[in-house]
Amino acid sequence: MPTIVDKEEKRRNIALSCRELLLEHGIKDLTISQIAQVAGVGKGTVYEYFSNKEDIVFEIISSFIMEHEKRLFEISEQEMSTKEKIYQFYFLFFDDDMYKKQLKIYREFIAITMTNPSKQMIEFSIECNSKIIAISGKIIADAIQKGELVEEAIHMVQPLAIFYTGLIVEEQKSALNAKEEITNLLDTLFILMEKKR
Amino acid sequence: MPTIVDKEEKRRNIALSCRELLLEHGIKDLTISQIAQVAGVGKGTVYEYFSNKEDIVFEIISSFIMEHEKRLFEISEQEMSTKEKIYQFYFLFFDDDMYKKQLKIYREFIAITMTNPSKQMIEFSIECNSKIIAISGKIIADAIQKGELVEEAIHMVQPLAIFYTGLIVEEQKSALNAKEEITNLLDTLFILMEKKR
Amino acid sequence: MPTIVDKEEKRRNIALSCRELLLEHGIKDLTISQIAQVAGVGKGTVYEYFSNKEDIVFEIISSFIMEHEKRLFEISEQEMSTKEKIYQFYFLFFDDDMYKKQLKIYREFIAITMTNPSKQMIEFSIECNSKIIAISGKIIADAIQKGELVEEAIHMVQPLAIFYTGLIVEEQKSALNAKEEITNLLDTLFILMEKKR
Amino acid sequence: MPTIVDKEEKRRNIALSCRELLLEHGIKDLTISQIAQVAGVGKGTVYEYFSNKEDIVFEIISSFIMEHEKRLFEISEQEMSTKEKIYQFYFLFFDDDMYKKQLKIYREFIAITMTNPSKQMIEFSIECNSKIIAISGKIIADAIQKGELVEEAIHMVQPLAIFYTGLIVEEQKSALNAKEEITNLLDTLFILMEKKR
DNA sequence: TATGAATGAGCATTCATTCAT
DNA sequence: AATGAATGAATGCTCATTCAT
Repeated sequence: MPTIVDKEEKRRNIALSCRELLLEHGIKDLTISQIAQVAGVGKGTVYEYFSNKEDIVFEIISSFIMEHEKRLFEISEQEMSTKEKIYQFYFLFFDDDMYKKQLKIYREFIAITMTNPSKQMIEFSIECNSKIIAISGKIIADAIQKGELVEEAIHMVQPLAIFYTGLIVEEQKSALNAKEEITNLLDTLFILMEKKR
Repeated sequence: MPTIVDKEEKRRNIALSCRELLLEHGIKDLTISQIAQVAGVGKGTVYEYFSNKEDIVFEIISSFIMEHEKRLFEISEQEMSTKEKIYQFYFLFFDDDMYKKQLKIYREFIAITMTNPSKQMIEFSIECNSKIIAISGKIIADAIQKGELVEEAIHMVQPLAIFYTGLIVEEQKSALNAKEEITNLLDTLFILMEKKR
Repeated sequence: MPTIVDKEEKRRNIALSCRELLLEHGIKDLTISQIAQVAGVGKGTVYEYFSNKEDIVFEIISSFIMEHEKRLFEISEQEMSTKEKIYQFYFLFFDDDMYKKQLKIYREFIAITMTNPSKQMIEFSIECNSKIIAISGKIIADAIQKGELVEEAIHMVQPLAIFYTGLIVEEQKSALNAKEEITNLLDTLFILMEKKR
Repeated sequence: MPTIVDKEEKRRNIALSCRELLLEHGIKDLTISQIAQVAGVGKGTVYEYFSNKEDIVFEIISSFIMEHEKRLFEISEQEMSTKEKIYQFYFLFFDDDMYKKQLKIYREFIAITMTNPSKQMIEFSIECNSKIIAISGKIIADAIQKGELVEEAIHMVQPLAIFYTGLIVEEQKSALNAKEEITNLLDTLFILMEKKR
């Protein structure tokens, strides 16, 4: 009786075993050969579980995003002021050194999506964004309900997400400091958006 | 004695003759051979006036940026309400079909800068941004002085530029409509920033 | 499971199939395309077995050297007078028309090593020399032991090898005849080195 | 009345002004543009005085050789033992740090001659050698006449020149020390060649 | 006599993907 | 199910030399 392997699990295992590899080499310099070697399988086998290189890179980045999302959610659930939550929310990617490498990969992913926009990539990218928007939207909506922010604040959720993308892109140029920019924007917005009582 | 050519002018001419070529092929698929052919010179001649492929691509994109900047400046000088100016300012790149192709090239340029951040590229990129910020900053500053906007509005100039970058990146995904996003953001900001009298 | 090939053997086969090609074109004008075509494989395949062009050229030259070395060794083992052996030993490369082409390639190799001295090349070059020295050293040592040559003769082994290199370089200028020069040197040395009884 | 320039003199001046340039860059990386610039003339002008790049490089190397030759001649004329003279003669190129750079250029010249043996180059190369042989021949001949060396010694002059070329080639590999090799060879030869009285 | 603008040939190398076994 | 051997397209850049002025 042949060993029945759980396709889904093996797929995940291969991807997981290559997280560090991706962080080290970046997307472009990651080769299928390396992946196969680190995962301890043949190159052909990789293609049994992933349709192409993009596919496996997605899987790995996806695992980063999921982690990130989880942390973001935790922030949104913590006991702290709305203001505090929002600052922490947007700081997360830039504050924690641990995420610096992941951000670098994510930035590379954005760049690739910009020049080779496969349907697959775009969908994945949209999905990532939606999650960010959902969580930050929740925080803002709560604040509005509590009467801490004016109702118009809800319209800032999507712009903030777009700003966030812009920040990821521009931050690399070192002409600006991400955390300062976030602070500047949020400080200003709070002055404008806080409900006068 | 040989004819002395105006190096600066010939450089510009070669670049100008390749604008369409760049718009058609994009940065990556533009070859030096094509450039030389279209410019009507030898490949070696191209390298007399440009140090490498990047250099000539910069020059062409630069000519796009300068035009764009000029249009932006014209908008800032027009006789119209501050609000109108700002909307037109941010619409420009997305409103006019003529700029769609240029935007595509600029997006590709951003993507390349993200993955191969040569000093040259980054500086060029920062310079482009500065110009946008300078002009939009002027519009906002005027509005504040006229008492149309609250003083905090000036802190929104840089965030708006970053938002703009984000918009250029995200717009391509077709999950959002750039003009709608701009409208949404500006509408909301104006409600928040307009001085109550 | 795919066919497992003997990497070492295939490597040798590719190199062997290109011996004539190298002799015809020389190192500089040998292209990877030609190699792949003559070897009957794709260009990429060549790079599966060799890390770069240098690598394959080494392999081929190495095969020439090994042959040469073998012949030299045979000479050293033959039944003939020490004098005869030594003359034949140094004549070999210049005497046999068959080796003319190989010498030309080897000369080109030396020239390349002189201007682009990669560690790899230098080591290979040193190794080649060592072999020559080992064999000729053996012949001389035997002659000394038999009392045919004075003891000082052993110190001539290394100088003779250096002289040999010089001869390979100078011979090409056609201002001198390699065999005559060898005869001249050896004749003189034998007069000086032969043990007076 | 137009300025009559001494063609020969201007030619020499251009060459002389580029000695340092050649020592710094080496033959291959020396460009006509650099030469023209350093000499303070136009590129076309360089070709008025030299037929090609080889030609000017010859001229410069020639000036090095002439200097070297002069030093060698001085050694041959000095008041010292024949033995001493010969050691100094062969040491000169390797002993003096000042000549290290020149030797490097000369080595490069040899390498180029080996792969692109233009008639011009070969002739020049032969000429260089002749000079060395003439001077060393003189020293040896004198010694023979004085009865210091056996008559056969005269046959070692040409071999020594070839050995010298070999040494220049091999020395670079750093597998041997030029001065040690010279000492070894000369020591041995003197034992063999000195006239027993 | 002096000049400098114009030229153009030529080649190594990588790696995702396939498919025969 | 697993594998790994084979593949091949595609492009920037240099610099000696010429010759019109």
